[in-house]
Amino acid sequence: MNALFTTRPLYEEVAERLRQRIFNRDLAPGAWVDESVFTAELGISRTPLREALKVLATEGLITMKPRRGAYVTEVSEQDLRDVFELLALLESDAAGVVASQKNQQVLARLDALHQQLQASAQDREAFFSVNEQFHTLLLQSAGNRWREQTVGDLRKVMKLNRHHSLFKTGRVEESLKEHAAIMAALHAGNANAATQAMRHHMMQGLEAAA
Amino acid sequence: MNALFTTRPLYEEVAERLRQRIFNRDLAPGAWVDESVFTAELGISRTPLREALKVLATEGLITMKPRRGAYVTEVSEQDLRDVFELLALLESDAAGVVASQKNQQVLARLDALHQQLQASAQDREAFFSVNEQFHTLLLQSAGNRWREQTVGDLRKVMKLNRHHSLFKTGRVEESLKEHAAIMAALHAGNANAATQAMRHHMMQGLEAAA
DNA sequence: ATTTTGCATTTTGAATGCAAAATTCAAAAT
DNA sequence: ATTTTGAATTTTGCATTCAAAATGCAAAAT
Repeated sequence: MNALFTTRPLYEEVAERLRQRIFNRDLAPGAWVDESVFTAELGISRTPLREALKVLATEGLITMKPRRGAYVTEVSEQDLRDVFELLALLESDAAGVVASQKNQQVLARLDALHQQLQASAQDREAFFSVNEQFHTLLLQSAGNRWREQTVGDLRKVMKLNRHHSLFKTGRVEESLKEHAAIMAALHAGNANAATQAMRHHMMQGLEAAA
Repeated sequence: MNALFTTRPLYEEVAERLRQRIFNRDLAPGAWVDESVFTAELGISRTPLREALKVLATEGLITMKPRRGAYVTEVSEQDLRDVFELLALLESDAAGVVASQKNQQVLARLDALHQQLQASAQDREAFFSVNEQFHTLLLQSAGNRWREQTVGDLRKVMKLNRHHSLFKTGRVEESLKEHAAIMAALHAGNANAATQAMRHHMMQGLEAAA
């Protein structure tokens, strides 16, 4: 039944599948994770499932109530704003770091993605994807694996309510301009400008507070 | 053996004890966590221990090698600097937030701790403790539970290498002055000044890069 | 009719057992 | 002497089993 070269531990596989189902809203926030249902569904025993649940709990995706079971974390709009605030802080700072580095190879790769972004202005899917690649590459280039880990975890929490009315839509044009401003600051090696440009970019994507 | 009303799940208890042993260097970085040894020592079975290990792994304290077992994470000096950089960023920003709030109750409590800090300038232990309380209260006052969680996790990683080679010592006088500057900015409601003062304070505590 | 009490069922928490993979160590071959 | 191979041991990964706690429901008492 299993793949022959199952290089990954089973609990990681299970954790990943649970993440997917949570992000797809197949498991809605507040939903109870019935152990017996999932073990039957995945054809595994409870042990790896419970290990996976504990991993997801420390990631913030699952809330465990002692003797009551595991529930998909419910995040309030305030939670989302709080998380986004941290993401903006961390990514803005990362932009400043990359600007200081003045690494031409990195800048070239960011330029390439920036151009791809412009090219895919019509295709919403592609735009989203390339945009994410851009942010990810910038983050990686800042060279702080702890920041990458932190941002990764926070993004997972954001994903819990992606379809929420927290983000503006249809601002492709503005977004491209903001990206251009970021690239300009990076090329100029101006850390402060890059930080500000990224902060501005991220904050623009957010709807005004309720 | 166990307390009669053991309200906490066992794996949490185990996780906490492992954290203590790691922070006490009883378990040195790189050390292998022999499951059978610990289950025997704690008088428990492998299941809760393994669950605890997975929690610690996502916290960054334990590194799990598939089919090889669990090891206490080894952090390089660069890792520590990276983590500290994030802590400085997050706590500085928190100071800015608190300054904007202009919450007199919070400021009064911070003032009280600041005075306690001055009073315990001779007692190294007390100074350390009060200083930590100050930073913790400031963080809580910023009112972003995700930041608290993140800072908490990062601080755990910092604790992995308590050998103070990274930090300057015997700068109680300077530290007090910096704290005073932070308080002044907070009282002035000047977010930018508070952020800068906190950043300066934290960076001063760090030795120059190798 | 409503509340309370006790039993049955469900579900979580922990322990044990079993199989597969990795390490170790010794013996044999080059 | 060095390397290689293979069996024995150790250790991890997962499944199963057992125990304890919580929930739900029904019956009895007020």
